[in-house]
Amino acid sequence: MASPRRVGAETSKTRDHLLNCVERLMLREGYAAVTYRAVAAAAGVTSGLVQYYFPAIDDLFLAAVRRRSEENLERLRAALRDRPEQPLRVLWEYSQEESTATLTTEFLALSNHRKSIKGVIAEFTEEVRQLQLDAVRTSHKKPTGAKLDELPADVLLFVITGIPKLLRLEAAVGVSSTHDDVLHAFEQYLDRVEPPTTSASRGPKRR
Amino acid sequence: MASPRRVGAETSKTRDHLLNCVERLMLREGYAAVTYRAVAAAAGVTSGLVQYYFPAIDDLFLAAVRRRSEENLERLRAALRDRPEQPLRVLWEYSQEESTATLTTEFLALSNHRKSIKGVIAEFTEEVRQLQLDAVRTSHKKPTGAKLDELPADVLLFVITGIPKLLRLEAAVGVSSTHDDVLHAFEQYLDRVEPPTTSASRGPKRR
DNA sequence: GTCTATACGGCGATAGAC
DNA sequence: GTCTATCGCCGTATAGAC
Repeated sequence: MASPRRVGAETSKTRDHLLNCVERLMLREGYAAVTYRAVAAAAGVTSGLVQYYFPAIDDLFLAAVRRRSEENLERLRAALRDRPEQPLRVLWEYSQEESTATLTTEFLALSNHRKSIKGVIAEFTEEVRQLQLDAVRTSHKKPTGAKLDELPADVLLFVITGIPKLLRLEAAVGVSSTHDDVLHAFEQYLDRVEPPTTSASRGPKRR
Repeated sequence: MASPRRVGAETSKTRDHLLNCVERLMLREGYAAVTYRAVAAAAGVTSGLVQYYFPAIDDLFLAAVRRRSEENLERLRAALRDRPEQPLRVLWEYSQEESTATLTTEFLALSNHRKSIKGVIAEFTEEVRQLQLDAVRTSHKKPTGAKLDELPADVLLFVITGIPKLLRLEAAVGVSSTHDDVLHAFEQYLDRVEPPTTSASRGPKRR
């Protein structure tokens, strides 16, 4: 019953190197540019070797999605741990980050009609959502009278993480009108609800 | 200087038929399934004929995007004209519609790394935005004390049209947690700001 | 366990026959 | 206006060398 096809070990150093090349290719030229031959050329190996580690092209994408998703999840966990008093600000910034966004968008597009990838994306999206929900709910007890404040915690979460994603999506196709106003409005809200603590105990990350 | 390549007339009935088949294919199987051979098979012609009307595959996608975008724009104009007293509700519903959403998402994914399509999408997105901005600005004079009401008109617009798009995007990958709450919250807001006029002069569209 | 070589059919694209 | 032939690249499969 078992297929005789042999597959490279997941611990292989070569395998990891290949995945790095895949990410670089996707960022620079999009997922459509990720072919066995292109990855092989970028990594300096033969295309047969790429197939040895990833028998089907979907296996390659799947491995890339999983690796990146796990890293994102861990980064989110760390950020929430580091700044427990500013969960909204953490989520706002997390949803704006490059690695969270560009690759995620690319993966999303990819998953549009590739069922295997769809499932993994959904799984991690739900996990992130639950983690974020917990963070928002524990901090959502103290209304400050600000505009968005009366929204239920899960709705506020959806908005505060969704808007940055939309901004990025539009920016990716070259649309930018009203973006400045949107950014400014939400940052004002964050300033009111979670003051940046400019002088006090801990300094906020400067850019 | 001119290319000697011959291309079918834009008024051709065959051409229009081909575009219909392209849309059906995209909706059912995604843009990746749109190949010369697949379109030809669906339309009952040879693949060479498809290439006669659309020399490059991007020409095919471009024509499909343009046709659909123009139709969407016209539908939005009509809806704003028909219900000038409920612009937010019109935009909310417009952003939820199937034809506005599924195909748009597909086109967006497509445009991710196909420059020619990117430009057209951006152009139409901006045009829609301006149209919507005008509609919201004229109606945004009467604050009702509702949560989102103090937001600047363009920010409110971004949120009210963006949230439905995000919901669809997530739904497409199988994520649905908190969606009900989000929908409910925004519909409550709309009810407050633009009452459905259940009894009065004109009946709201029932579903 | 790693990796190479080779073959197959489907793809976008082009040139040109009918 | 319609269609064929052909090209090079793609994903995939397999057999086998180190």
